[in-house]
Amino acid sequence: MPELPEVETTRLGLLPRVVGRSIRDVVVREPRLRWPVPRDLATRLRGTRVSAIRRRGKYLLFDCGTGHLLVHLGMSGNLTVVPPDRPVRRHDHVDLALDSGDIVRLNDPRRFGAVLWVRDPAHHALLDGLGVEPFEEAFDGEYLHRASRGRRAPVKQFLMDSRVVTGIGNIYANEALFAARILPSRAAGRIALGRFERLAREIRVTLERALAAGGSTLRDFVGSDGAPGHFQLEYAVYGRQGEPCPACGRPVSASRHAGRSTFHCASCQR
DNA sequence: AGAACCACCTGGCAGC
DNA sequence: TGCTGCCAGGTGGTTC
Repeated sequence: MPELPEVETTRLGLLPRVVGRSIRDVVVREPRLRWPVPRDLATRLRGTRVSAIRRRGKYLLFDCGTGHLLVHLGMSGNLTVVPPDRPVRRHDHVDLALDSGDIVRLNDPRRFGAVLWVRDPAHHALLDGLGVEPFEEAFDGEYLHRASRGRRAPVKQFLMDSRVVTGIGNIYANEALFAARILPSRAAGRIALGRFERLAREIRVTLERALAAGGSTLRDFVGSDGAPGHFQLEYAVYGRQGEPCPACGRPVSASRHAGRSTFHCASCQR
């Protein structure tokens, strides 16, 4: 589910309801997420005030007193703000009860998500190997060009490598490569600077458009207010095999790379 | 160092 | 209708 636009949509929705609030209680119904939810999470969080919610790649960091609550939504996670009387549903694994009465609730059917306590985000194994943010100044065609030299893997895999650039998953890699007219299977190390400059621009444009649409909802993503995104209606190629390419009208091709579905227009992308 | 593959989970859907 | 197999937005770990 969630790539950068979905995680950011979640973050922006949480901000007004959560920042400045104190955590009154924590309920962990199912600790078996990607890693076990720490047993002492409630002890750590109870009584602390959330001073900020930040995003690093696809991770959310709630700044709380002496440390940080780290949340990853995995493939199927949602964080929503619900009223205290909202009935608990299947896969509602973790609740943060706020002093406002609101509950921040994590629902994650596949349990690939994570809820962890992080003392020092600058020196945390999950965070310190991450590459640049797509909206940072350091992210540009020159950066991609430099980072890709010597890489023979397909450029699509290169874009999805979080040590290179964070936040781009399978959907937005496919869409940005179409927008930049680059073949997903092309070896990353064999792409010229000029094409990477266009790609860097198209990545930003694609992510911004998705963010403006509240992200993509294929099955189960909802923002913090429970509303789905609608960027899936604007896909040029993702999931559209056999349908006409929006640029040239020829059918969109489907293939697989590194176990992930890949979509491209054989006529527009080189 | 880089790349290929597996693992972790549930649920929805196509096909029989 | 039910069963089986396959697929899905991620990513750390292992192996070559």
